[in-house]
Formats: sequence, structure tokens, C-alpha cells
Amino acid sequence: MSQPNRELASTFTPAEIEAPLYEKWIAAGYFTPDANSNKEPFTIVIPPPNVTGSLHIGHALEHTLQDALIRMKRMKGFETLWLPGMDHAGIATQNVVEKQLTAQGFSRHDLGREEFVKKVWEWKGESGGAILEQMRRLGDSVDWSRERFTMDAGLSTAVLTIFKKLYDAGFIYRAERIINWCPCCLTALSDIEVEHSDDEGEFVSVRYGDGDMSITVATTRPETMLGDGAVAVHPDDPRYKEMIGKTVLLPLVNRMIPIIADELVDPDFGTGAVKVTAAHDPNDFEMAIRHNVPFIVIMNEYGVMAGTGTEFDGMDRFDARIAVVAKLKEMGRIVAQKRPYIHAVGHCSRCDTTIEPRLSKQWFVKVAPLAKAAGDAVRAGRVKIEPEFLAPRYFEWVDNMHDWCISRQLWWGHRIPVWYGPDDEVLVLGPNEKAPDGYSQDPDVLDTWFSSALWPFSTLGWPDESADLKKFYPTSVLVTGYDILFFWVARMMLFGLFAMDGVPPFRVIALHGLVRDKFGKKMSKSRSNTIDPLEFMDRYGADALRFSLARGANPGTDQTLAEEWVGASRNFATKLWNATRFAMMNGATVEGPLPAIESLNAIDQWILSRLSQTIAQADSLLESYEFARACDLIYHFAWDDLCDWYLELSKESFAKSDAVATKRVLGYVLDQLLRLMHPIMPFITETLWTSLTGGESLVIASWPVAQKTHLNKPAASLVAQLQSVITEVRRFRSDQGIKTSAKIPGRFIAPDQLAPYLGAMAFLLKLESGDFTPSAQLEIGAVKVEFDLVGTIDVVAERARLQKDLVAAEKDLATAKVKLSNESFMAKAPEKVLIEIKERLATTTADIERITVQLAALPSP
RNA sequence: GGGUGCUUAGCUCAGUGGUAGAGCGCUUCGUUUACACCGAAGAUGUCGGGGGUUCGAAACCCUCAGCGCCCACCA
Repeated sequence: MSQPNRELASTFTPAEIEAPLYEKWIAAGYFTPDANSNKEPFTIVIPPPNVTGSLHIGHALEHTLQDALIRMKRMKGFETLWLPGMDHAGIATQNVVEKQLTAQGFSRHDLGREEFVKKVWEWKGESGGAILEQMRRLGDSVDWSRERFTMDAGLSTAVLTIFKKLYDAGFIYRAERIINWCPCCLTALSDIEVEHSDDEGEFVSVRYGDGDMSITVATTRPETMLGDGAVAVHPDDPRYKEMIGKTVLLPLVNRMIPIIADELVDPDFGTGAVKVTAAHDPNDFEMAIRHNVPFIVIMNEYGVMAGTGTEFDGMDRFDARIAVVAKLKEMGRIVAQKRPYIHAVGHCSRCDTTIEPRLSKQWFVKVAPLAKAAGDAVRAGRVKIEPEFLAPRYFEWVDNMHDWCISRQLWWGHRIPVWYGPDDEVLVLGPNEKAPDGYSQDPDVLDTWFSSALWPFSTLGWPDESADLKKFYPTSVLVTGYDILFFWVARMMLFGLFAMDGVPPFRVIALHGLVRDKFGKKMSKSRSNTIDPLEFMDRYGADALRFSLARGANPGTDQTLAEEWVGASRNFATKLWNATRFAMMNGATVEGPLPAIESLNAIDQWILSRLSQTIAQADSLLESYEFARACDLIYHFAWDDLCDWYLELSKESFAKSDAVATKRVLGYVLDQLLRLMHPIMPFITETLWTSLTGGESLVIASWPVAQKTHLNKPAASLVAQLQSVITEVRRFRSDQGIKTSAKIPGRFIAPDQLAPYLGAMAFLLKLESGDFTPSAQLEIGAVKVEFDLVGTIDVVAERARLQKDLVAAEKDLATAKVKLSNESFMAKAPEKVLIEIKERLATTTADIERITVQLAALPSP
């Protein structure tokens, strides 16, 4: 603390302080973690930012909360580390780059795989750099020099290692399966990449066979009948019992197909008879396996009919649907048509194309055993989900997870490390292994979540036993939105537990909600209600945005955000700026020891007491991820207690005496408060704090500590008394239409203990002492205030006011009396409540008496 | 269909058993040398409906009604 009390600009301009500060922090190396330090580690994983090249409001929220925790922990003496990354393999990235290519007039197929991947890298360099800049503006304290891309050597090694490990343990297998296929993206999609919506369709009932040997099936996808291998009914369905095991004619293709019995069929749905298209429907696939029904593929990868040997070959699947129905109609085989028929249809979450179930050879992860471990880790309390009410969602998913299809027919991503020999040998390669001549690698790449799941340890150097890994794994807390619980969080759990010998990747999963617009609507581009965090930072400053986001962040709950909110936060920052400037102008200092508590006046004692309460509560709230409540608490302490009361009550001291003790106390309170706020509003607090204290940086300052010895009830109740007198007198002045600035003669008649503070009150209330004959008076508790109002007072206003108070007091009295005369209450209510009610009875009785006297004393109208 | 959450002041939300809270907005007054991005004073609620438990319910239980999110193979 060398050069305190440097000057502050008279106006607060966020833009002027924010940019230079970030440079300062980076240059000083505050954010660089040291794996060899003996401090306790605190580690946070950063989810990969989105791929569009600009900071999304959701990431701004996430980053603010994470950074607040990191900054707090650093101040508490932890060795802190983010695990940053720009990973996003997969289709989203590929799509963005492809779009650019299309705009330039060529496709990725012209380029070839290698050139295309190069293009993606170029693009990621640019967009990644842009995002990085934007995050820095937000004030995050990430050491981005540690950032690693999924595709770089370190992570490739991790991917190869885990794949082989899983394969050798029997957790990865290849199988023919019905998968979700997007005929537009030409790729397989995992279950979670498919979005279901209720769409309009047609429910057609078609008669198969003729005469006695006919059966009517109902379907929403008539075109798939070309690939039917059977008709299924429920084994106990009396309508069809006789027909089971016989065959019927499949129209259009004129093939005889068997009628089979399977429990899966719901006899009450449709006609109770289902066509079985083994290669194009997941349910049918399962039945087909049980009953040996052939898999007949009738569509190619583009969703075009192919290989049926009918006139429909070459038609798009939707055209074929219409054509098939038309033809069947012609043949008189349509028994019923229900239209529109609303039913759930799967769509590609990227391009919205209707999903086509498709028979395909894919790689899978057998998740059941892994997911069991992931669920157990939470059940056993080794990993905590905050807030707890979101845990059922996690279990719901982890306990019912389907096997995970991990192969993707993309070019951008980790190539599946499987090689096929000339005679269909299958070889899985680990790091530094080479396939023999004549082997070729699987063309598919891995699902993006496969590599993302490795984040908590691959970024630390795994599979090497690095110093980082030893020190910083498992990570302390994962802060992320609940929407990504299934995509990312659960998968990190799966792989973390597996790869790290049962040690889960994080100790706590702290979930926040989504950011919505001010009407509570989910933000989306089509609604054009998206909020651009950059614009808000331009207009109001990064601190204001951070404070707004943190203040709205109740655990696991969505928050709304609107420009007014951010504006209000900026106002708060300005308030803080001005308060600190005022304090410094009046000589607030951090030099020398804090005076002994007993030597301080009650006002100083009170603010120290409130400060310690605030620190204790805010600290524990931040430690439990209750950002909103912590912010609220700090906000009210700073604005209400410090600015509105303490500074106002201290003005008289500053004006009339040298107020040495108060200057020191004020310096102390601001110093501590700025430390407390630094995690949420790093820029302004840094500027104010360095000016006030001359310290090097809040980033490396210590965290404020609540002082138990500062807690002071008598001082608190004395100040509460002062506050109620001041408020009452102000109210009286206001009701009487006396200007705030007007000085009026007035004096207090008060108990001795208030004597030292009457001057401060008079100063605040603009009361002038002197000889006068009182023309009006107020009684507030034990304090009497006499005024000389030149001219008459507004009796009507005052009477109305007193009447109102009287009514309220009488009501309170009645409530208290009812309770006290209730025998059950007296018998069963706890002592504490009893005393409280009795006190209330006493005070309201006194109030009524006092008000009645005052009313009587008023001149009659 | 399964899971889960929400319903409190005009708006957005806190509040988990003891006299209903905050921010913004609103009304009135005010440029008193920190701050008009401000200050002072003020108004505003059958706490979604209905039952129950309790001396006492916004809070706990049941039920109904709306809204939302996630998951899901209904042909």
C-alpha cells in the first residue's frame, strides 16, 4: 500500500477503465496457474464456446459465474485453474464452413477431405480468436495460453487412448442398427440430436391380401410398405388369432408375407395390425430380429426410393408416399384415410429435415455399465448436483440411457481409430500404433461429445501422468446450464469415471438456468429477441452486464434479462464510483490500524457490524452458488446502509471536525466492500480500490473476512432509532410541504444516549437550533421533536396521517390480542414467538396512546 | 406417455411455519457541493382455485386448473 488516494475522474466511464485493466492483469501474469505451488487447487472446466464466432448471452452468464468463483477462490488463497478450450468438432462447425464454401460457389466434395479440414482450421482460428477477444472484454480471468484444441496432438492422443481402452474393455462395438439418419446432412444422429414435434400427416388403412386371407394395417408411412417383411398382431388378439403363421399378399410388390405375433403390438391402436418394415423402423427392427423377418432396404442415403423394383424407384420419399396411396386407391385397397393426423415426427436438430430411420453399420458405446457408475457417483454423494432439485433429471437420463451411437459420417472430427484389413479384419489402434499395409481406416469420425467428454482430464495432459493432472484433477466445480446436463455433463461423468479409475471429473455440478428475454420467452433468432452481450458491454460496461447476469442467477432457474436491467446495474456502478470519490474527498483512508471498536461512535460501530454481517452472508451464499442472493445482499449494503445512511450520517462529522476515526472506518469499509464485490464487478472495483488504497491489484488481494468482534447489537438498535426519527421527520416535512432544502427551527428532546448524534440528525434534517416557541411537535418512540413552523401547519394532512397510523396500530393490537387470548396458542407456541407477540402488544399500545395524544393536540379544523 | 419445475405488487423475481419483500415501473416533492445513472416521501398483493394438517400456512400434504422445460420407438 504505497500511494493511497489517487484521484478519480468525476464521471464514471466504463470503457475508459475496462480495456487497460485487462491488459494489466494479463501482463502481470495473475491468471497463470502454477502446478507446483503448495496452495490448494481450485479447478473449473470451461464448456466450449459456440461456433458462430460471437459471444452468446448464455456463455456470458456462464463465464461471469465461473469467473466470479475463480476470482473469489484466488483471493482466498487457492491455486486456481480454468480448463479452457475451443473444442467443437462435429456437424455444427462443418455446416458453418460448408455454408461459406457454398457461398463461394463450390462444395466440400470439390476440395476433398484434407483440404476441407484445412479450411475448417482456418475458420476456427478466426472465429476462435474473435470469441476469445469478446470473453476478455467480459473480464474473465482465464489463462488462454493453455487453451487446447480437440484436434491437436495432445487431445488426439487422449481420444485414441480412451477409444482403445473402451474397446478392449468391451464397451465399444459395431453393429447393424436402425439409426436416425438425416438425408440432408447425410449423417447418423444420436437420439439427442433428434427433435420431435407434432406434425400433420395422414393415417392410412391399407388392406393386405384378399378375401378370407386379408388384413388391414394402418400406417402414417405407406411408402415403406414396399419394404414390408411381415404383418404383426398381438398374440392374444381374437380378431387375428386364426391368421397367425399364415401369409398374405403384399400389394404393389406382390410378395407373400407372414403374419406374426408380437407383444409389442397394441391391439387397441389403429386396426391392431402392424406392417413390419424391418430396415426402416426401430420397432419393426426389434420385432424382425425376434421373428427372422428379412431386412429389405428400399431407400438410399438421400431418402430416395431405390431397389424396390417398382415404378416408385427414383422418387423422393415424400413424393412416393403420395404416389403409393394414389396407386393403392386405384386398386381399391384403401380402407380408410384419416387426415390431418397429428403425430410425433423426428427432425434433425441442425437442419430440421425429417429423420429417416435407416439400417446401417455404426459404432456404439455400451453405456449401461458406464451410466450406472455415473448415476452411483451422484447417488453416493461423491458428486453433488446443485441445486438438488435437478438431480432427478440427471438420474432419469443416466438410468435409462440407450447405447450411444458414436460414429458420424462427417469430415470434421476425430477419425474413428479403427482399421479394416483385406479380409474384414478389424484393428483398433492406440497412440503411436500403425496399421499394417493393406488396411484402411474407417471413414467416419467420432461424435463431438466423445472428445468433449474427455475435457476434464485430457486438457490436463492425460494419458500422461502430468503435474497438472495430479494437482488439478478432479476439478472442483462444473458451472453450466441445465440444458447441457445430458449432452455434456453426463458424458464427462461416464468417461471421467472410466478413464480415471473411478474418480469422478468434478466434485460439484452447479447448474444455472437459461437467459430469457424480458417477457420470459426463450431467446431465438427467429423471434429476433436475442440479446447481444457485446452491445450491452458497449453501452453499459462489462461490470454492469456481469452484475445483471449474476444478480439474476438463482440456481437452476431461468432468468430474464432486458436492457433496463443492465442499465440499473450501470447505475449501481456509478453510485459506487461516486460514493468512493466522495469518501476519498473527505479523507477516507486505509493507513494505520483500525481504531479500537469501543472508542468508536455508534454509527461507526454500526457500519462495521453491518459490514461483517454482509461479508459473512455473501461469502456463504457465493460458496453455495447463490449468486442472485449474494448480489442482492451486497447491493443493499452498498446502496442503503453505506450510501444512504452511513455517508449521510457522517457528513456532519466531516463538515465540523477532523473525524479521524470515521475516516479510517470509512476507508476500511470501502476497502472490504470492494474486495467483496470484485468477483462480480472486477473492473470498477479494481479501479476504485487501487485509487483508494494504492494497492497493486484486487486480483491478488486477500478476500475480506467477517469480524465477529465487529458485530454490535446495541449500536444497531441505536442507529435504527436514529433512522426512524429521521424518516418520521422527513415524512412530516414532506407532508407539510416543506422543501427538503429549507432550514426550519427545530430541536430534539431525547434520551442521553442519543445526545452525541443529535447534531448529525439536525444536519441531515436541516433543523436549526435557537430560541423559538414550538408550533408543532412529533413524538417518535422516546424522541420528541419540536418545530417552529412559520405560519400554520397543514392540519388536515397531519390528521389524515395520524389517523392512518392509528388504524394500522389498532389492527396490529387486535391481532396480538387475539393471539394472546388464544389458549392453544399460549400453550403451544414457542417462547420466542410468545415474547415477540407480547412486545408487539406493548409497543402498539404505546403507539396508540401517543398517536391519540398527538391527534388531540392538533388544532381543530 | 414418463420426468421435472413454475403460478407472490403493473413487469421480472426472492421469500420454506410466526404481522407479505426486492429491483424496475408508478405518484408527489426536491438541483442541500458524491451522485438527476440522484435524493426524500408515498401508493400498490383474497401469495392460481378448493380441501386438509397446525395454536398459526405464501411456505407442509391432497386435489383441480393454467404455463414451461427435458425425455420418449406409439405404427
